[in-house]
Amino acid sequence: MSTTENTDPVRQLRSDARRNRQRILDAAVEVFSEQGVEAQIDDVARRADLGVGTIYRHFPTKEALVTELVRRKFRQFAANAREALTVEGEPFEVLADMLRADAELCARDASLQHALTGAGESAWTHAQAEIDELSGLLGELVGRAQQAGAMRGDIGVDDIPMLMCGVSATMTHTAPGFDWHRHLELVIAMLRGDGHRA
Amino acid sequence: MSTTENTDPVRQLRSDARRNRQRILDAAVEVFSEQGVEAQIDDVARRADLGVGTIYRHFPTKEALVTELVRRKFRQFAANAREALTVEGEPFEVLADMLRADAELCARDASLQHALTGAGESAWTHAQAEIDELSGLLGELVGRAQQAGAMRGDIGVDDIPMLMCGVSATMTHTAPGFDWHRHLELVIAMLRGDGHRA
Amino acid sequence: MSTTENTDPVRQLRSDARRNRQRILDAAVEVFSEQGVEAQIDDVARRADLGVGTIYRHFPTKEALVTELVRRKFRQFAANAREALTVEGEPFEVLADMLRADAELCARDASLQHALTGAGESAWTHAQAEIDELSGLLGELVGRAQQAGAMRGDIGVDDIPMLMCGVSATMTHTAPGFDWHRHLELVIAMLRGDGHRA
Amino acid sequence: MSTTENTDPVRQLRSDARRNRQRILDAAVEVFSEQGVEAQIDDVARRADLGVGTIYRHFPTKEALVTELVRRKFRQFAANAREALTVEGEPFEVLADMLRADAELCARDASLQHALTGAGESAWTHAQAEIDELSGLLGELVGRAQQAGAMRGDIGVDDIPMLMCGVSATMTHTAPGFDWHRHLELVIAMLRGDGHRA
DNA sequence: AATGAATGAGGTTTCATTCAT
DNA sequence: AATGAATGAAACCTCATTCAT
Repeated sequence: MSTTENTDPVRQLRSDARRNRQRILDAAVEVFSEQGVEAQIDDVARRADLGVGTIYRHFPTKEALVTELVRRKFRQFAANAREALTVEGEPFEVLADMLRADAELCARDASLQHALTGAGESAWTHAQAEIDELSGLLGELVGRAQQAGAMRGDIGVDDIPMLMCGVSATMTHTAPGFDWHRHLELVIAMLRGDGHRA
Repeated sequence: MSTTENTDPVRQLRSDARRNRQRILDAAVEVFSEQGVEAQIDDVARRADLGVGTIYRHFPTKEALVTELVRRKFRQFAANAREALTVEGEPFEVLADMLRADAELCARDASLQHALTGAGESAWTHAQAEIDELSGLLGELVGRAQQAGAMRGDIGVDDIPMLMCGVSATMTHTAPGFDWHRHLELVIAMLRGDGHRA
Repeated sequence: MSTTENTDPVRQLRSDARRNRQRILDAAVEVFSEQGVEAQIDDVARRADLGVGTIYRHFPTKEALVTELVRRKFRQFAANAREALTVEGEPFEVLADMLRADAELCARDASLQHALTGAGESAWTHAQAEIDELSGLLGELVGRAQQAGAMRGDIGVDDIPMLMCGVSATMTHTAPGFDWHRHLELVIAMLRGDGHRA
Repeated sequence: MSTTENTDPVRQLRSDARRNRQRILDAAVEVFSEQGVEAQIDDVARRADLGVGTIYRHFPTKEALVTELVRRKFRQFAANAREALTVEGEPFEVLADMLRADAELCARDASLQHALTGAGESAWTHAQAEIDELSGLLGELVGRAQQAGAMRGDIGVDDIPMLMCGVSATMTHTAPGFDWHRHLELVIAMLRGDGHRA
């Protein structure tokens, strides 16, 4: 049909269907943020100003909808990472700034984050492709920082998501004294390995 | 009647009731660990080999049961802290060992941890008394370590639960490369402030 | 055993048991008045400051307890009637005053009346003996009034409970304009047959 | 869209929904008549050959369903009254015939009447609009009868429901000698004021 | 393609009654 | 005889999903 072969199923949707898909996703973000994943599909439909049936046409299952939200989040992380790769500057600071951006992204709707955390395991396993994509980009960024000698050499790529997962846990628990900015800076300092003795 | 007046309401229960209360709690731990907090009260009852009604006699609400579980966890942390206070040794290592013990405790039933994390906010706010108790003990331990010059001076008491909350988030997410032992040791090293530049 | 053969089972109870029985009945009146017959046996027990088991020792069933309350009410009506039979005076006025006394009795705890009305049919059928007793006394009073020519001759004994049942229905419905005093006086005037044309 | 704008929410339902609403109401009448208001919603659903969920879609609460039944009854009374207003004839007899029709209506399912009587107070307070409507019509009928000199002048509009409430109480109590036809005729005679002395 | 009414398994909680202490 | 803990069959209501319109 077109010169650029269209394999992305979303692109193939009729324009109104594509618009509806977007409305559903946006509504889902709002509703799950406000009420957690326990929110009903009917509420999402009402917010999107669509019938439930329409939601089920786009997402066969409530879980599929939640999964898509998780995927979107990882795609945003990946976008952040891709952008960081284009930034000129001291490699570790570029990485650190990206982590700050990621954290902001989570914090912007910490309640969605909280909601997604509470989603079934499977929502996460189905986002594997997006996670792998992110991993690759992260590897590149970490590599650059370590080669520049600005970052602890014993930190692996997987450590980053693990530590960030911890930071994000801080956001979703409203306990006195919890401050994710502080948590994040402690983590960044640790990554930098301030005076870390090999 | 006795010299030590018994004000603890649990102690005042008839012996059979006290035993059943324990069975309910134990069964709840098992069932929630296996199925998450979404598990049904009926399942807890079946596991405890008791009627549902008995559960509702002891805990007026499903949430009340979950809350009690949260409380118990904090009481265990407090017990760990109290024990640490009696240990002779280098203060920071004492603290670090206690954190390791706490983490082990969480890991032993990470799935319960996961379940409790997903519990309604209120389960946590109702455990305030237990949390405060823990805070006090933690303050003492941190103070000793810092006075001994073995720990970063800019770490506050509240940072400990915040960071441990992150470690525990690592346990409940089964992502590739996630390893809570590693996360914990990174945190401990950071607390020690290995060569931290003031 | 004793000179006066004791056939009444209540009389044969040990004095403390008899006191408990009374406390249960009193508590039941209070609780059912406040909450309707839907009130729980546990509430009655709590009010009586007794265990549920004790209630079940005296009344095999919740319904049996309610039935006893109905019986008591009829016994009180019978007492009113018996007293009326001893009063000197214009026979119809004596009857009318008794009806006023009966109505007062119901009104004093209209809410109990309401509660009992909502009780299962059987509570009433089991009070047959008391109802019959009342009927006999009522017959005598009506007879006297009619022989004195002061009351409509075509009114039968059964009409009295039927009409009073209507008056009492007025008490238990709190509708605007409902006034049982008025209802009762309309009924009494009708019974007198003010200028009723044969 | 049409000249007569349709504001009645029931009319706006899809045709199948409207039919189901009717089936629910009909089934509820049957089931509550047979078993009292204690009957389960599941039974109503089974009788209507619908899922429970459908009932809850139409009536958010069991009480809401019962309330609607009460409302319907008052609307039927109002319909009777409206019809009576069109009848040519001696005004008091027109009123009396309407009362007879009302009573028949109650008697046709006295058990429903009984059931509704036992419903929570709120079912009645929520029918206020319907009650007011009825009151207005009743006022007109009573006015006509009194102006014609065929009815006691000291009877107020509110007396009618009060007395009829009494008649209906007769229906729902199956006591020997209770006969609502007789109760009603006694009431009608009283209203006519057969030779009542001012 | 869109709608939203219908479905019904399943969840939490209540409460009359029994029974071990 | 008294107690109150335990029981478990319901009762009410929810909500992911299907399907007729």
